[in-house]
Amino acid sequence: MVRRPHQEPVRVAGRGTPRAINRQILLNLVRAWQPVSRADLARHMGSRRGAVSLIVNDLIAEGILFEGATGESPRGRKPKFLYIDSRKRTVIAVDVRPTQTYTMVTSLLTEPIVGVSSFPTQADPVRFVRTLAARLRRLMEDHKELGQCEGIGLVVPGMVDREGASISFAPRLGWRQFPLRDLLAKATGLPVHIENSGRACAIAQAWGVRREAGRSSDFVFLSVSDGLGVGIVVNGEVLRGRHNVAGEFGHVPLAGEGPPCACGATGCWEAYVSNLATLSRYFGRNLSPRKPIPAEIASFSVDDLVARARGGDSKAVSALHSTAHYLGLGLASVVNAVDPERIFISGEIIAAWDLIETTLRQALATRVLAPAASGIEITTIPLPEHPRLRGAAALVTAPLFAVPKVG
Amino acid sequence: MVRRPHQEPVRVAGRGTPRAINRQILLNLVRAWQPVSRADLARHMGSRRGAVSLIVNDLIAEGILFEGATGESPRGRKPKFLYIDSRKRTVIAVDVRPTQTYTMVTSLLTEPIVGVSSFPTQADPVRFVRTLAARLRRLMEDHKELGQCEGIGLVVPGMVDREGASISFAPRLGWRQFPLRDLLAKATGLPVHIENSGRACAIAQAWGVRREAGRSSDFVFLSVSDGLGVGIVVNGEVLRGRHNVAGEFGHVPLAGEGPPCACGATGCWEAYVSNLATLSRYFGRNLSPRKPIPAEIASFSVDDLVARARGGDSKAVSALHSTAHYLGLGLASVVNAVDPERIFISGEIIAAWDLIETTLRQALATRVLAPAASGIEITTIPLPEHPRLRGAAALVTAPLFAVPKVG
DNA sequence: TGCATATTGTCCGCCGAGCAGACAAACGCA
DNA sequence: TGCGTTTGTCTGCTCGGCGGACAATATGCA
Repeated sequence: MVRRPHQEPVRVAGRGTPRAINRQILLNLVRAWQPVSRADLARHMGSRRGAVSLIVNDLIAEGILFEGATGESPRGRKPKFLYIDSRKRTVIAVDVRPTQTYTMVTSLLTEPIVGVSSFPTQADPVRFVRTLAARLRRLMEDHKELGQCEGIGLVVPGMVDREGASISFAPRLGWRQFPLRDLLAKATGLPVHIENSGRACAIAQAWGVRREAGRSSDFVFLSVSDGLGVGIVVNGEVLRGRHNVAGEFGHVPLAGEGPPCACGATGCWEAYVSNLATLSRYFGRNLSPRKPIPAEIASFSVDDLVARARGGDSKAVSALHSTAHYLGLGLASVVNAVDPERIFISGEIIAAWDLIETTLRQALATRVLAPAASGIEITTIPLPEHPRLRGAAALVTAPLFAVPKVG
Repeated sequence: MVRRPHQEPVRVAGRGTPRAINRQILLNLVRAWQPVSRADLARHMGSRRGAVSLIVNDLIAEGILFEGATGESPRGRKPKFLYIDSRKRTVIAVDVRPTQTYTMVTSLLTEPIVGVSSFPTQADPVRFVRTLAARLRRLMEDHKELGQCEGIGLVVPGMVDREGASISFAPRLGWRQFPLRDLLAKATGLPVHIENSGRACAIAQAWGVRREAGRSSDFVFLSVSDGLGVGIVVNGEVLRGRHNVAGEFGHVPLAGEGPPCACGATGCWEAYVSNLATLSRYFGRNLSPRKPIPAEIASFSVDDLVARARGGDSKAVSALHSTAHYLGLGLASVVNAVDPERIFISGEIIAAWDLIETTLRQALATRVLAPAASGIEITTIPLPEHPRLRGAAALVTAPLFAVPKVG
């Protein structure tokens, strides 16, 4: 007879489980449909108005929801509208990139409150944490009126361990095995969530879908900038894998030989489609992320390249098309692997989407297996929406809305 | 105001939800730990013996569990052991392969009851269904003593649509858009579940894990035979994707050019590692699955090849090593994509596992990104366990044990 | 043999929470 | 003003887990 059979990893349903589940479902419905009345919620949930009222009034008492103005109704009593109470509850979002680090303060719904500011990313991670913590403390001092900060979400271009405690390897930052979470949490006194940037973008996209009936639960998020971030959502959950490196297609070889990559290998997808690779093709020089970049190129951005392409510079157009071609080839592997419903793409190069979409789709079609998949829906996320910073914010907010797991 | 807001895709928790959840959890625990007492179950679930007793007694009344002999206990009252009642409840498993179709009758726990029998697979799917249905009806007639049949699980080497209603494309069978499920269901009067063979193997493996604490919830199942079946489990669920073709790595190109594949393309992974490809290398001839196979080769199997390799035939050894090499290369793509905890492999070639493991792992290590992943655990499933037929049976049984989804 | 202890399975009262329906409040419209 | 409609609340009911008591059963020891 087994007296103490391991621990109990099994999560059974208790007396309060229905309430816990419905409370989170209700929160998500308010988020998706606000402003919304209790009666509407009851209809959405296929539940009784009485049951909804009890939960709603609890949430109002806790300061999570609040009752706004009474709304309009064609006839009958007017409903009292409900909203997520995102006053006094904020989130700090941090986007660490090779040269600059960006910060933003958002509401609980990842809407910007305090705009983006930035500072140079230091190469030494310990010094970086000191600088970042000092800046965040000052940010909180300067905006005391914003109230309680729920936590810090931080995204990095690299691999994060499964516990979300430390950065295991960030090639373009040169950081290895660095316990960022606990250091930053101690320095700021706030809970910290860290994640790979591509995956965070995917989380934000999966979480942030507004009032969509058939929530897109299988998609791929591609973030093209200094590097290549890929996030994959399957069955409504991000792909993580055993070591939290699943879906890291950025360093999958696109061809046997190819340009050198920051990770040390050659021919990685990232090495073909990063901003540096695109510029490298335009300037006809073999720029490597591992070597210093000439000043005249460092001051030239993909935005400038797109401007020149629109101005008729045929070399610029061809550099963009070349990148689009490789984006399509790499995407084909992803599409074949996970068969997503749609693809989201963000990055500087998206400014030239009308120029490159056809090329990208052609390359995609040559390698995709299921013929139906070549016409897959591709949605671009414009840079002003700051997808990575929204992703960082979502790291903090998404767990607050997560429905508890059972089984 | 929205009167009828779409349908209600949201599954809220009701009064009976805790019971429904705990009932399924309990069923899974009995399956994993039987024989097991009520008190043990209560400990596993972190719940009260009273609550467990109520559920158990319900299940006994429904004939799903039964009370066996009283067990032993160091001291105190002796427990009454519980079992899944798999008497009188059977499942029919069908494995359709290019040349032969295999059938088996199993218990609710996918244990064989009536051994494997087979008949030639007809090329015309309509005639095939007629033949299969007739054989299954006779099977049920001959074994009336087995009681109620819960359903038919059928696996095919090809793509099945997301609803599980029809075969969208099975290259090696030459079937397209064939509504197999409803035809077979009407012809036999039983519920029918169909699925791709690799994915079904993965489902069986995810479902069948016995009394494992940290149930392997991220793994890859590789079935190497006439073709290549791949099934991927992520977060405890099989990867399906939008069109139910996710994880079909069999037809991902391993190299630009390569041997012809049944799917029409060239250089597919499957074309490098199928049994025919292995034999093709041994005989030094370009055998294609699209052309008739010479009689002297058709009568020669991979089992024979393995026997010759063990007998010292160096050409046989080299053919096996070559296949192992390509298996490793293709597996690297899968490992990079989904970062599994472990890999399961089945197929005729597994009989030579001691000869080929090193070669396979070396090839895997050359292309895998995370260094930790190259030492990934690989488990072989011997052919006598009939992994595909167990997969087919699991298609019927797994839903009976599935914990209801909420959210 | 008699008593303490340990373990299993059952039973009873309690309470949290969803379900059903009634009802007042609020509003438009004729 | 009266009627119909919609919203939000309230009250009783039932389901089902929680906590603890209790009988049944077995062992060990005085």
